[in-house]
Amino acid sequence: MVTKQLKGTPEDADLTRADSLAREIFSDIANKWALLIIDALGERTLRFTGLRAEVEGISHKMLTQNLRMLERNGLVERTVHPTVPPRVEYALTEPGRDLRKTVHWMCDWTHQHFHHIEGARRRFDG
Amino acid sequence: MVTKQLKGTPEDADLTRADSLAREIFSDIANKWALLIIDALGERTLRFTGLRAEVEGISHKMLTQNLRMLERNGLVERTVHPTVPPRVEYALTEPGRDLRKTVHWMCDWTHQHFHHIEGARRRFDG
DNA sequence: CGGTATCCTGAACGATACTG
DNA sequence: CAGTATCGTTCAGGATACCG
Repeated sequence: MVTKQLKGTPEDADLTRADSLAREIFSDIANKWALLIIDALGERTLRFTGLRAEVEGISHKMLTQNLRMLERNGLVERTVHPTVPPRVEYALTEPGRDLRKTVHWMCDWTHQHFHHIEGARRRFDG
Repeated sequence: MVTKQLKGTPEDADLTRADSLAREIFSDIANKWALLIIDALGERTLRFTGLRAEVEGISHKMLTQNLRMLERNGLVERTVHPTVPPRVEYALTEPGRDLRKTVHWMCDWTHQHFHHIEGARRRFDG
């Protein structure tokens, strides 16, 4: 679980470390842009500009920031072709593709409960 | 899919509406606090204060805000007992519990790829 | 083309105080 | 106890400009 912090007895040292790392990764990944980027990449290899076109509404800055973060966490692989002008390609790693399934489950969930959500909103707003 | 916007021919009107709603819901839910709250609630019914204790590090304000949002989207049910002092209970709805599975998949994913991630980070940071 | 750096604005957030 | 409101700060994030 991510929510609960274990108490720090020496024996738990590894567990707490794992736990806090899990929490850290969770905070990294559980954000709109990161998940949209992962979804957009899919099985393809995309260049920076192409990727930006795929992720509706993302800014240059947010894209670079999130790509660095995803690369750091080993979700995205970045390949630089030292040509002029430079050609940089992004693709999901195996764990990245794996996580992408989760994103899809979230999308499925949205569509599945579409009416429930619409109804709840109408009731709440009115 | 959530990333791509359909072009607005009249026939697609419902689809684009559904799509933009999906995107909206996605933006609502794909955030750290919302997911942590959903995870923390689990199968239980919790009161405001209890819930706050469960979600490590969340502020009073963030908790209320996110709870309102989750209620609005029909993920959380809020029950007020008109006593003094008031007793307000929160629980996941069926769609909410359903989405919670997704959160767990994300957690599982984290643990599964733990070493990969740690390695990637070391390589990236050094 | 892709990336970094700088600046600037508005939103997110925390702290605090007040109400039923 | 739970919730709203207000204020002040911090920080995310957009715009712009410049480098490889």
